[in-house]
Amino acid sequence: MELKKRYDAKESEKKWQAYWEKENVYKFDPESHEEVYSIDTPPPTVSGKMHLGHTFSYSQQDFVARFQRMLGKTVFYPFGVDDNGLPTERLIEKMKKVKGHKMPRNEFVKLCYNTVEEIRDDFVQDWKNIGVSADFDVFYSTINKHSQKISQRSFLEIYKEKRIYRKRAPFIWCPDCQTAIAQVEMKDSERDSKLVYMKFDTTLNEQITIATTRPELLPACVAIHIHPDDKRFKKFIGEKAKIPFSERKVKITANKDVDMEFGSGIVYHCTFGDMDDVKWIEKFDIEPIEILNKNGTLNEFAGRFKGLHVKKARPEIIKALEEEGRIEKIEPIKHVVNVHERCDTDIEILTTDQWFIKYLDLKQDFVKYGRKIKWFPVHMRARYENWILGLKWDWNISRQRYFGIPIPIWYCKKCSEIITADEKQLPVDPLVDTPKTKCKCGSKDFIGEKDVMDTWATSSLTPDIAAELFKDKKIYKKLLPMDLRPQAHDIITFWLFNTVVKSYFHHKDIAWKNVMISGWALDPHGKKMSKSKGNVIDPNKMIEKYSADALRFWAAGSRLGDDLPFMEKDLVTAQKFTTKIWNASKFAFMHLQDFKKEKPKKFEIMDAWILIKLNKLIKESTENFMNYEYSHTKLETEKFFWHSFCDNYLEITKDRLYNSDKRGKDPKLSAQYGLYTALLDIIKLMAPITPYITEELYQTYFKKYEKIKSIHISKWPSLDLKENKPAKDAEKIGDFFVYVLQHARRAKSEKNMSLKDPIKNILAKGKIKKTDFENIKEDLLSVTKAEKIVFEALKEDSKIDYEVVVDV
RNA sequence: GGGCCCGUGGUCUAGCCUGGUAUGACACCUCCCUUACACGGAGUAGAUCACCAGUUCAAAUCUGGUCGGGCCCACCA
Repeated sequence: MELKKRYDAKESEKKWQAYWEKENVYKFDPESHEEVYSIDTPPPTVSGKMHLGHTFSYSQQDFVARFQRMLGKTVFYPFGVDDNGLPTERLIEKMKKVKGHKMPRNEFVKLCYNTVEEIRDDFVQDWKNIGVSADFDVFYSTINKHSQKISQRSFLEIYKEKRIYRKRAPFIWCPDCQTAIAQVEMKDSERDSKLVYMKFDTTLNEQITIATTRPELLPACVAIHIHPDDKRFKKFIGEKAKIPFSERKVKITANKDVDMEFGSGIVYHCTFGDMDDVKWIEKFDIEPIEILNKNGTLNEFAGRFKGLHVKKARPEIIKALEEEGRIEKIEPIKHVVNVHERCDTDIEILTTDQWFIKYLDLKQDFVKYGRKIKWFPVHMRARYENWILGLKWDWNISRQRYFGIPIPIWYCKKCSEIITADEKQLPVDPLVDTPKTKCKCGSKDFIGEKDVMDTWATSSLTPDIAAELFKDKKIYKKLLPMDLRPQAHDIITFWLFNTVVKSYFHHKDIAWKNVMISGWALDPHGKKMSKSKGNVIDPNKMIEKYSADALRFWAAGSRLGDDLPFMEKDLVTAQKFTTKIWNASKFAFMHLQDFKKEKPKKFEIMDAWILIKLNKLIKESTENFMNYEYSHTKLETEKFFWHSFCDNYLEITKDRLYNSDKRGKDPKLSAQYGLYTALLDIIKLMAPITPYITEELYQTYFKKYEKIKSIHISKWPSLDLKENKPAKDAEKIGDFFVYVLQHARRAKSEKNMSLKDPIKNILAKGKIKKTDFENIKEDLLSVTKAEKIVFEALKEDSKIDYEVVVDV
């Protein structure tokens, strides 16, 4: 029952983590009759180790989960890992030093499966270490059979609604990963480049100059565009231009999309340099030239440049143009290009067969759904809507990769008919399995679809994947729509939006009632953390050096949605907090050894005072937590604990606790009651933030009275002050007390005296009754060490509330 | 170019919705080893709340604008 001199976080955190697991403290009970609070936990991408951004946002969501649990709700808090698709392939390739496309497909896929299994436990352990209170037995992986089945079923359902189509079309392509990617998977990257001014011959016997950053696409030039209002070049419209190094001539057309200010003011239209080129193909009904191979090399349309990678072809073509005297000038420029966010490779546009979900016509519905969800913080919804309104392409869900969930489709060898898998045979691998029926044409020969689905096509189903771990429909219904989707703001456009889309198709309902969006952990200068900048902080090292509680305490320091710079000194502050609460508890437990949780007949004023302040804190904290404002709870509880409770209240009660022979049993009991209640409630308020030390303190002393096996399933504090009957005006009287105490301390400090030194006299004036003063006089004398206190009551209409003169 | 967020003592931050000159931490300075804690305590100093204008008796707080920083999206062929 006694606490050790110092708190040992390392030992304690290990101990309670094991205890929670053994005692099933966070186990989801599907049979419970309590209200359910279901959480759509983000499955972290399996990528080796947890990073500080994870620590930050998972801590924040865990605050909420723990709070809801303490409200008495049955919390559904599953845990999954996202180990599906391209990011996993990249990880395995790096770990095992292999290349997916250089191995037999099934061997690579097997290697991925095995490796993912192998590293999973270690990976998940990081989340356990920071105290995430998920039920780790309610577990899924986005590549396991369960997820495959649901993901393929989703594909088939949407296919049946005629919202999935296959089309050969120009689309965003990553030549390094050799797969199509989605609009959302691109990011910007600034590159040094050259703006090359090339001279073309025309049918007007006059040359025109075209500026481009992509001269290597010259052989795929299909038209020249000039703004119809451009006086300089208007005369060329309707004429033709000759493509250098070939006999081909292309039309010069009028196009209002042309920016007359840029470059030479004339655009050469290649297939395909960017998405405008795709648009113009349709607009002007032009036949494209597909010049690129899937690996980014030029094909036979490039003539003498055939076989060169675009990067190599660029200088070669410039050189050749120079030799023909066709270069007017070359300007070095910086410009922004789209790259694949997974590998930083410049994207290309290639014409390939792809599967799409048709949803552009549903934009308004998605906006509507977004408005049915409660957003915390509310401004994050604007990002969601902004993204939807900017969408230009249907959702490309096929990837030309290996380790992913197969598209459950076959093609008839004879008549090319598309055969879908039967729901009963899911999950299915069309490269191994065959359809259950024969084709309409009678053929039994099929070719399985090689493409796999985009990872987001599966991770957008996490509410279903998690809920369907329970086969019972009744339970399933209790869980959906979920109460909460917690996540960081960077994937609003990916994961959040895609989940809304899937929920729209499958449930015609929102996926969750609330979303909470976390910010990012930044470096001390407010910059993003990234490996290339070398400013990455390893959370495990910080846990080792401080504690998981300290990291969580830090994570509770920013408002939901705000980014937070990481400064190690904040962990020092956090550690100070744990030390302080440890020491305060040491004091409290010492004086509570003979306490029987009895209420005193009458509360001393200062005990009533702390309870009233505590009650205000609890009310405020509960309200804030309801609105996901955990940072307020943390801030206010910390202040209350440190200043009201430790600096003042503990000092004030000492005389009654230590000297009960002199002061009497009841005044001591009153102090004990205040001490017990305030400390227990403080650790309960902090339990969601710092689960380990609060559990240690609870288990050491409070458990034997409270009878609940863990603080984390104990009831969130609520104080009934009426029942406790504090004296009228106790708050006002107590505030006066503290004011006098402050003055006494100040006077001593100014005279360089020790706080234990006695002082001669205090003259205290205040707007309280003489009889009330008599009730606090003894406490006040003992805590100030004053020999005498003279009190004068101030009139109610007096301009000042208090006045104190200290005579040392 | 479009959308959103932010701008408070040296640093980080509370307060802003629901107007009455400001919270706490770190750092600094002075003092105090007092029976929970020196991994502590007491105290001093330090902010015209980015700028301008408006509303108001009164603005960090509301309205409009300016400047600066950040994020997301679009985009230069």
